[in-house]
Amino acid sequence: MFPPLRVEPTYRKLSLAIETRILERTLRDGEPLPTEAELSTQFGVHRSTVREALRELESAGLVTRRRGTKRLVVTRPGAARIADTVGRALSLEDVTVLEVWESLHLVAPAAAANGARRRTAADLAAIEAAYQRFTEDSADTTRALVHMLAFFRAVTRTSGNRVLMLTLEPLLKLMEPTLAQMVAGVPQARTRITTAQRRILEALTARDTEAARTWMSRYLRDFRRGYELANISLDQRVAWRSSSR
Amino acid sequence: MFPPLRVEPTYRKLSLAIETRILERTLRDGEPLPTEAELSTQFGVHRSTVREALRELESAGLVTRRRGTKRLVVTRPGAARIADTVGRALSLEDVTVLEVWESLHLVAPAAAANGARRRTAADLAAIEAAYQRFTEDSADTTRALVHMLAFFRAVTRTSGNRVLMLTLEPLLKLMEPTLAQMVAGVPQARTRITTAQRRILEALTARDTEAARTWMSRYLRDFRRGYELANISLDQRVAWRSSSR
DNA sequence: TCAGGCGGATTGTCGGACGATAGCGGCTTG
DNA sequence: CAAGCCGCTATCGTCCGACAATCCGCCTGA
Repeated sequence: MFPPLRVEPTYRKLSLAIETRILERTLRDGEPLPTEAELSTQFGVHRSTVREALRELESAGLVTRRRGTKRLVVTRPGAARIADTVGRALSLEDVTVLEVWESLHLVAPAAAANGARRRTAADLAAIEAAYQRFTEDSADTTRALVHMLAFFRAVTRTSGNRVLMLTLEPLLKLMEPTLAQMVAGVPQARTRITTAQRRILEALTARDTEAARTWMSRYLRDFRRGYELANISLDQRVAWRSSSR
Repeated sequence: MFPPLRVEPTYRKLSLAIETRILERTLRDGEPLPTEAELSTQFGVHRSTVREALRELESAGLVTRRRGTKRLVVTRPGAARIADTVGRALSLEDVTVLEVWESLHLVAPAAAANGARRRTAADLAAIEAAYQRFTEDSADTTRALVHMLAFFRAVTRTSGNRVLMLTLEPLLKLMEPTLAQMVAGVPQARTRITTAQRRILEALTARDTEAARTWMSRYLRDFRRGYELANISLDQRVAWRSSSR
């Protein structure tokens, strides 16, 4: 009995070959890819085939085209790209708002606690900036949301853990629509958010691990309470609109 | 001043159109995609263009080809696909083993605690099966690893939170190589793993939230200790080999 | 030295072709 | 009548070649 041998089509072999070069840093971040014609002669395949391989890499976020430019350059798939992929997957799994909230409630307080230990002055400045922007510019729901998310990101960044940041991003994106609904529908939400954010900021400033954890946790619990007040069901599936990018 | 208008190439418009259909469930999981020729006439574009769009969707995991089959079928990007994407990204970010361990140490105990509340008999059976397999078949490091990861997945599944499962997967994949090194290099590792797994299982059986959290936490701390014993640096970057798929 | 213009290089899309093979239906055989 | 074999056709994988749009770099002139 022989194992079923897989014959990968050429375009996949190609994209894999290039991907490998990127992962092993032979092709480095920011470097331009060879032109299609060049790849085509180097690999000895037709340009159409090369282009199919390039589409795979492009979709994976390993190569991108800078705005208004022609050449593809090697890139690392950033948080936005990951959020896109994960968000789409979760949405297709019919994941509920509750599940996302739970995960956020699990990650963010721990990240804050971690951050209370490691935070630098620069971290604090970033958080404070986000906090300030929220207090000053939260009349418009959309903008308020932007600043809220920025606050989350800034706090998570203090943990110095990029895995957490990458993990957080899709959760925030998925919460965004219902969160906006909540902020728009609950009059006292803004005040409570401001308070919680200030407390978190203070805890981080004081390097108070437990306070940071507690206040972040309360902050998130407040979201949940706001959902109830605004009559938003936690059992609804998360929404996802494919970003054009 | 006008906003810089971006003209998306046809292949992107195409893939976006199809993606939208999939996300809105007009095209459902398992359904075969129309043939390339059909798409080509429906959209009024050349087949090459269609194929480029299909490569994007394929790379995103939204369509796949079942082994030895011709037609593409609509699929949901599963945990493996996500793990692949996230793992690649994290590896390119030069994320360290420490960061991954930290994240795991943050997610898994909470998942276990959650699971202690919700676990069903079937959940327990699955965990026990993984536990059994580890005790009986851990001589070979590779197989031991498989069973360890299965244990993690089974425990996380009890939380009933698919976001956690999706989050966990890349972390496990990234830990795997160093974990294997550790298990192979530390003689007493297997015993300690067995003990911890049994304690976790017991805690879940007893619906003891705190015990589940604690033991999972200890379990993971033990990993870290094992790393030290085996002289594995936590500051090394995680490895990633692109899976062929 | 810098602005502007010109030509070549590169991408996006197209028309078409052809071999390989998966899938299907019909035919044969027990 | 069921099961298995066989050949046809549809569909995919890859290729050839072409052409317009446009980005980029170079060259020229003020």
